[in-house]
Amino acid sequence: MTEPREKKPSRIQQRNRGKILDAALHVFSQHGYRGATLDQIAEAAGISKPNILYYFNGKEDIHVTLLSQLMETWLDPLIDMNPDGDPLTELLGYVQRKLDMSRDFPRESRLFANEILQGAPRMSPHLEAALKPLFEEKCALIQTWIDAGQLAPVSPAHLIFSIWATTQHYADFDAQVQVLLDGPDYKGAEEYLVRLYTDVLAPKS
Amino acid sequence: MTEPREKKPSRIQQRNRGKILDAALHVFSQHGYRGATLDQIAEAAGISKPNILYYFNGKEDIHVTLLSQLMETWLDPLIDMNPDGDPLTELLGYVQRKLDMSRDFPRESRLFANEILQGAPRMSPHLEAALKPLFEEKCALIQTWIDAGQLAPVSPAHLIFSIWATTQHYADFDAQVQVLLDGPDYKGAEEYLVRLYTDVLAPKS
DNA sequence: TCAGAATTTTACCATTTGGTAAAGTAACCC
DNA sequence: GGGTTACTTTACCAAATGGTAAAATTCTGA
Repeated sequence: MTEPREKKPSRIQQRNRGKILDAALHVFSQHGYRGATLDQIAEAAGISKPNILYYFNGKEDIHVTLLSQLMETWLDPLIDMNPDGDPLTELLGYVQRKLDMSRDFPRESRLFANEILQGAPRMSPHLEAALKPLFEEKCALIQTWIDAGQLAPVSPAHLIFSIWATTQHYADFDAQVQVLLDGPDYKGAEEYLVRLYTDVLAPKS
Repeated sequence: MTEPREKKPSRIQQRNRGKILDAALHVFSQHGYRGATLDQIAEAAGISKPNILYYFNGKEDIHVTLLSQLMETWLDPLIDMNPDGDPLTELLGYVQRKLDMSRDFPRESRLFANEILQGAPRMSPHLEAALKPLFEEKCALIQTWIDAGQLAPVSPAHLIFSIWATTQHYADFDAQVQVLLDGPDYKGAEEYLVRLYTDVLAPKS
């Protein structure tokens, strides 16, 4: 066994693996998988390259570990959408949580965006296995709300896409937003998005 | 002068530069700047690597050329928004043109997304010089429409962001959309987005 | 305290990558 | 046709990159 993490990870293991993953998140989210180098990650983590390879089986192993961890964080806000709550409140809450994540975890958002942009080569299994069932479940839920007349009739799938797009935009396209607004404006974004989704979702007459 | 394109480009020049740029668009849009290699571009173009370096000064030169060309294409739909037209019609037309571009030029969209995602290192001058003035002009235009009571009062800047985000999503996150919808659905996207922006922009009472 | 396990460092290596020099081939113009 | 210019190929190279072997060091529990 050259694998040090078969059994219980020691204190040192946890600390160093954590440092490496944090550094890798930083580098991968900025340059994408192929653009990131182990040397960059090593320097950002303050750990030598061979030492990094003591904790992970290789570059890809680090990336995959990161993506797996990310998937959970990523799905949480959607999972939290409560079937028994008020539909409009639940959807606006989801928008709010996604926007908060863009503000608080922009690196995670960009890591994800990078992976999807490049065709999700290391993530499509996860998308199929974890995201898709949840997506379909929530689409069905939204459809029942629509059928019950509690929401205006719009395509649940495209509604979710637009929520993802509009909220993640502030993390993924931050460089552009910075240039155009001379700084971030999450307050303005929140106000606008609440308005946008309230208007389209409120049932008409 | 080792630069062959100082004067009028010959037929061969135009053809080969075109082939190289097309191949480079393909590769850069898929892997990002640092993830793309000259060998990949050479193979995709059907031109040997040294020959590519006869036409361009280096990898960065190709990338910059591509981004400059792209900027024009990219701004066109926004430029076409007519101050003298009907506000809602103009904005919905803009949404439509952007969505068409996502469908017809997904590689261009992803090239742009890659560059912004990585902090726009080679593009922020262009953003400042070309995009920002246009953005501010159109924000002002939308504001006059709002002030005239022809549109509901929403932040013009965030409105434009959301139009970008929702339309480009279908090109940039295509891999995800494919998984979740089992194929593209530009028809559904169009219908949804028209609805979304009609509802938020129509002046109330 | 001390043997064995866990961790870290040093010294490498093979491949890939952006790029160049120079010789060869094709095109053009008189 | 021949000289000049434009283009293409061949043969390289230095640096960067992912990864390894093995020695050296630090930790840990009996």
